[in-house]
Order: sequence, then structure tokens, then C-alpha cells
Amino acid sequence: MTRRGYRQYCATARTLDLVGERWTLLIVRELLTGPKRFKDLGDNLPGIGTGLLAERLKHLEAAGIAHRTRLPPPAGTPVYELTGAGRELEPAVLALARWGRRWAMGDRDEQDAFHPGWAVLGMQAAFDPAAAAGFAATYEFRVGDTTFHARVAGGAVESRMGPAQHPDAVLEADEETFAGLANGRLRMRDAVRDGRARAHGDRAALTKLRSLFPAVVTESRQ
Amino acid sequence: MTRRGYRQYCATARTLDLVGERWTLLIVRELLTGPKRFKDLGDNLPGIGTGLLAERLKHLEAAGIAHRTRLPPPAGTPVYELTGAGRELEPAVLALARWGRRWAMGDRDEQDAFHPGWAVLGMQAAFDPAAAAGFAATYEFRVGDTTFHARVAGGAVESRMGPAQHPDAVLEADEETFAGLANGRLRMRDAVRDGRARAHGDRAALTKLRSLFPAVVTESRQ
DNA sequence: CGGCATCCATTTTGATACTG
DNA sequence: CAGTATCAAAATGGATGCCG
Repeated sequence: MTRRGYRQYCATARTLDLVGERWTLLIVRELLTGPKRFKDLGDNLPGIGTGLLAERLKHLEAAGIAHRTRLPPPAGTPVYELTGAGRELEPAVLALARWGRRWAMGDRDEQDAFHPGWAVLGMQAAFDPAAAAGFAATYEFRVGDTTFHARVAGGAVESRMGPAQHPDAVLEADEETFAGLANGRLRMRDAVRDGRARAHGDRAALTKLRSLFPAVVTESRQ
Repeated sequence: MTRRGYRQYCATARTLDLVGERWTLLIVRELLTGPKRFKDLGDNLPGIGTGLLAERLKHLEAAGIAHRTRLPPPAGTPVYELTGAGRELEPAVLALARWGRRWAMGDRDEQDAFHPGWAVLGMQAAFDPAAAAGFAATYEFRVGDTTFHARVAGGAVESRMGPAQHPDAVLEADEETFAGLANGRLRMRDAVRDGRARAHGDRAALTKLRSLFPAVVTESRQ
């Protein structure tokens, strides 16, 4: 009856006691890009099953990582949203993503699902603060009918779903191409040159884009 | 038969496919402080059972994260050791530890195990690069009959089990005290003032120590 | 010690049907 | 849509025995 735990007085183990079970960190990943409805969470986590999803959400609430609330009127739809503690899991999730970009991203399998929301985090994981020093710009990304944007400033990046207010540049690509970009298999410049991605807007911002979110693929010359 | 996976083309999910199962990241944590024997791994992971530990180690080998080798002669004991890919999991493990120090470290429960090796990572998670800028020193820590050290230089820290070559300062404390320091529940200065920890060595290095590894506990003044 | 094999009691999970 | 209820299929924990 009592939840299974590692029973170790260790910060890593305690964290895993709270978010280390199957699906939990992926739910956090979903919520990192904004509040979501029960159904949307389920749709982005194929295979989880409503029962387990409900259980995990209850647990995250009990742990103070997420909470159930309602979107402001007139929508009023019930959604789940991260708390402050939950948002602070972002560095850990990004660290895992960074490792995955480097070591776990073979080609995409037919079976593998892909949702543009994941690309948002993929881009954040790819972000190179050094390249962003002393630079500021806002980018908008369009993938099929999904849009998100990234605001670069002060050597940091902030990404969100939805369109940007005044984007300096816009990048447009199909899902497959974007998956490659976000997961480090494809270089921005190659995608644009091949016409798989279309870019427009401020020329300096577009040039900078390539170094802000470097791909992982071997530094093939040229 | 086929391993269970999330089947998502997402860097976070792929990483969790490889290291997200129960015990796996704790095995990585153990190996981050150096190669270990099968038995020592088991001893530091109470409850895992030899079968599951063997299965996890095989999986980590297959994934290229760890490998089985032998200590150089004359010891020759078989040990498990991280590969390059495995060592690169350190940022992710430390990020989880950092979150845990902040949000998951209630008091230690009677039931909770504690091993000094965990403190090594706890200290690394606590490390504040900003405070270390332009500073260099080597510290040795003694907990019961266990010794480890941290070398601070170039705004970074490197910790290892075992004594330091030429420590600038030495900190000595019992296990309970050290657990509190590593997990952020106890401030260095308080532990020293109370006599729960004994420090000696270079005075400047000792003073700096307090800011290099700040505690998490509320900034209660004085 | 290093590890695999086996048996068994519990937990977790996955899939689906069902209710407000 | 949100979430509960239910049941079968894994995964895990613990004990124990074995063999190099």
C-alpha cells in the first residue's frame, strides 16, 4: 500500500522517489510547455492509459509539483499546470534531453510518435548560451499548424507554444524536418539550403540562428 | 520480450528509455564516483537484489553507458565503470540532485540509508561556480573512515573518493553531520561553530569553503 | 566474491469498458 | 471530456541455491 521508495538519504534518490517512476518525467515535460488538459496529456503520451495518467497527476499534485486548475473564463477548461517546484525541474529535464540528443537519437522509427511541442524543449536543450552572449532576437517556428517561438536575450532563451509578438525571423518546416532539427540530426543551414525549411525575416537574426541552436551531428566540414 | 519503451522521437523520452527504469540512474550515480564491484554496488543499493542488478548492468553495457573491466594488477578485481557516454550523464544526475536538495530533503528518516559516497555528489550539486571564479584550492573531507576530496579551479569542481595529494584544508565530521551538509540541511559555518565538524588548514580556503558549497536551508540570518 | 537461475508474493503497468 | 473501475500481463523484491 505504501508507495515504493528507495529509502536513501540522498538528493538524487529522493528526487527519483518523486519523479522517477514511469511516465512521470514525461508528464512534467508536457507541462513545461504550458498547462494542458487531461486528454491532451494522454494524447501526447501514447500508451499511458487514463488510469495511470490520473494516478500520476494525483501524485504530482500531492508532491507539490503540479496542480489542477481551470483556464480563465470564458474557457474554464480544467487543466494541469506546474507549480514553482515543478518548473524548477526544467534544468533536469533539459539535461536529460541534452544527453539524449548526443547519445540516443538514432533515426526516427516508423513507430515513434512526434509532437511539435517536444521540439520546443529540443531547441532549448540545443541552445548555446555562449553563442547568445550580447545578442537578442525573437524567433517564430511553424510546424504544420503548430506555432511556437523562442526569445533569446541576455545569454538565455525562453520558449513557448504559440506565435511571437514581433518575431525578428520566422522559420517554417514540416514535422519531419523539424524533428530532425530539434533532435540534433539536422543542421539548420542544410535544412534551409535543401528547401526543407523556409526562413524569412531579419538576415542577421537568421544567420545567428545557426549558431544559437547547433546540431549534434558530426561537424562535417562545409 | 522486447524491452518496453516510450516510442517517442524525443530526446528526453529516448534518454528515459535507456536510463529511466528503476535503479538505473542510481547505478549511474554510484559509478560516477569511480569504478565499483558488483557487491559494492549491491551494498549501496539496498533492496535491489542480485538478479535485477545483474540485469541492469547488462543493459547499461548494451547501451554503451558502462562496461565491465578489471582493476589493474595486482588487484585484478572485476569492476564496472562508466564509459564516456556514461560520464556525460553527470550533468543530468547533478540536476536531479540539485532539485532534490531544494525540494525533497526533509529530515532523514531512521529507515534511510546513507553512504559517504553520496555526499561527494551532493557537494558537487551544491557547488556555486560564481563563487569559485578566480579561485583555486583542494579540500579533503573525512567522514568516519571514508575520505574524499574536491579540487576547485577555473570556476569548476572535481570530486573523487580517496585522499587529496596536497589539501589546502581538511574538513572532518561524522556521518550524520556530513549528510546534512551534502544535502543542504546544514550550513558549513554552523556545523563548524557547533563543533559537529572540525576544520583545519589554510584559513582563506576554509573561509571560502562556506560560499563554494552553500546550503539550501532558509537564509536564517545568523 | 561474482553472478546467474528459479520460485513466488506483490506491485505496477496497459488496455478497455464504463459513468457523470 | 474527465476520470473511475476492472482485469490481465509485466516488472520487481526477496529468498535461496548453485557454480567457477
